[in-house]
Amino acid sequence: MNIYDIAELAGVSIATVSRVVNDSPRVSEKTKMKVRAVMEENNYTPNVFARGLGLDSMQTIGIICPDVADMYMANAVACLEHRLRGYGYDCILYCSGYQQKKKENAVDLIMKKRIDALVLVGSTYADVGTAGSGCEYIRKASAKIPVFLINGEVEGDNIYCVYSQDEQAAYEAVSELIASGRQRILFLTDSDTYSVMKKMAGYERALKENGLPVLGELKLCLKNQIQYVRDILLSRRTLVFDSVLATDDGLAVGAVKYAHAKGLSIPEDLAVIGYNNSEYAICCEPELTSVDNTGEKLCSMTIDNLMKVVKGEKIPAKIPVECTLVKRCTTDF
Amino acid sequence: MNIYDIAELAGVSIATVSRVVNDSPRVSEKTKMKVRAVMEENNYTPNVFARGLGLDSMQTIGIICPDVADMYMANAVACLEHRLRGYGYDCILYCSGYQQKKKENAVDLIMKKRIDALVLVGSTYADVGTAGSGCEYIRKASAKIPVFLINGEVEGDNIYCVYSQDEQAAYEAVSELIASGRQRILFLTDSDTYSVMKKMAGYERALKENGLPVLGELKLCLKNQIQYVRDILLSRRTLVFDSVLATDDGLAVGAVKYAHAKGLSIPEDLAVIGYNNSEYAICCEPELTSVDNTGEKLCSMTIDNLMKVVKGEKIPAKIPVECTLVKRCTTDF
DNA sequence: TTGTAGGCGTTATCAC
DNA sequence: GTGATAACGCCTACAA
Repeated sequence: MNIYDIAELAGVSIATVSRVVNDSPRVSEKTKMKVRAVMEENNYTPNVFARGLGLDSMQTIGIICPDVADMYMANAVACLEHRLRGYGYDCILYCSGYQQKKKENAVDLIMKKRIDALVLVGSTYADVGTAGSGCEYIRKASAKIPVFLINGEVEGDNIYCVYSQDEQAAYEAVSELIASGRQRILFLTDSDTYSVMKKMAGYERALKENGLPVLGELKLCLKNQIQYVRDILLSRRTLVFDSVLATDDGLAVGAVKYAHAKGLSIPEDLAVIGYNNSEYAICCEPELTSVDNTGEKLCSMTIDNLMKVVKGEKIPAKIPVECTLVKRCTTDF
Repeated sequence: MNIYDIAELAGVSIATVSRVVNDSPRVSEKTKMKVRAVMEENNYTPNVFARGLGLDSMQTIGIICPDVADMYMANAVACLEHRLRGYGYDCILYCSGYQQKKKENAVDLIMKKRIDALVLVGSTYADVGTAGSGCEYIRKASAKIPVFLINGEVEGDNIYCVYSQDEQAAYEAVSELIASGRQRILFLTDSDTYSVMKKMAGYERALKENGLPVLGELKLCLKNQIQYVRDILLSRRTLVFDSVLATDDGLAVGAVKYAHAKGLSIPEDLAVIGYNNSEYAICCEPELTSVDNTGEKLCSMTIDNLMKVVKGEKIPAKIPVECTLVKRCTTDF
């Protein structure tokens, strides 16, 4: 059932049917009704491929993230998808993994689908951080369509970034730890992405401003797996620390488990701060104090901006968003 | 840059270019090389809309789930997406929510994109369970393209279901509880979907076979939110139970938190079994015994079958998959 | 092995 | 207000 069939059944031309489909004002109410009736009857749906061919758009946005199974990304994708629907857009999802080659491949492949814009979720898509991160593939994509980074930062025309102020958030978290008497604060992470660099910078700034030394032994980069973190901490018998700032809630839970295993009480003997304010934080016993990087806000802002750009409006290329520290039971301030 | 441009630059006809693009054997190696060189030089990419129009396919699969922010679905979507990529397919994601109207709308909208097949994730897409669940919208979709349900079950032509054997899994879990001396087993759930019905049936069968009564007071349906579950259980002061079978790990964690709050020791005073073997299970303290419903297996089987159907092969309409009980620290068997 | 021409189902630009 | 008709870019018989 195509536009010709409808036209014939309704006794009009395909041009008129097309106008009705697109709700053009240049059609009389009478014929509009008539055509609509025929369309209903035959439950006609315009062919999106043909329409795409003509308009060079299928109202589709590409979303790439390293891994949707990750809770943070899953939340982000859920939020993005929901908001895009609100604007009548569909989304194509691509999980790229974290390797440079795979990320490039992902962008390459998704671009072939002639999406209207591209959203990249996560700080793995950033100019700095991980060693040797070329972001040319992102700039290349931005030559064709607008690219939006969530929690990433890449310089370039037609590239727009919304990111949380991780430096400041880490600074404030560590400052509170110090103010409550902590001296040896373990910085626990699982990668060296852009956002981790920012968190570390905030951590160091707080130490320095309070006259505390920045010690290499108090920075640990581990695989993000609860038992693994616990076991590694248990095995580092000479490592002394009275508190932890983790760059992810999963790592923080590992630290909490370590405390349990070692018989330390929380927060008295060990204070722990996580990051992302995920469901881990509430699942954890005791419940985890965690930095909320307002993922939903980042996502909804991004989509709102995306729609503006698609409509030709101008928006700022970089928008930092504040984090908030959600205090629960693993800290005593 | 379209097929005509390439043809002209390479000094051949568009038909030849098309053949090269599709790697047809009916082209000489020489011209193949020549055309490929020109394509590379101009980094030509065939227009997927035009191709879609001709072939009536854009190699795209639709995935609908109620909510990707849910860990179980996020894992499923990650797995589906990954496997689809392996076959060269893209996927469009739609989060439908749990309401009937929204689910119908989701299927309607995604069908307009002329996807090659539809995958529905979650037992909310099932014929039975939730009251008044009409599944006509699913059968309607299956008239046009094959539909694949993961953990759902709907009768109909061109509908294929892969689901975990929840009745059996619940039966076995409860049997083990009983064998280890538990008498009052709380069935904790958050909905009345098809999979919950199956789990409850297994729970009841185990009770009956062991001569224990099926008590309404020992079936609780609560909002799936850890603190909420804990608080409700704390408030039910007259409710006596020595163990819990939860239909989701989140609920189980709530039960564990309840035990902590009440000073009960786990598993001595209270044994707890969760469901899905999610990250909650490992995050929980003590770590949660949980039924693993092998989500990844369901997903990869589904996609493998999907590809077979797309290629015209026959596959069974219903495939049950066994669950396994992962024993950890909240049970003493 | 290669080229020609028609079709896929729209949208848009003209006339009327 | 409505109707022809030419794009849009590709695939694929059918011819050569």
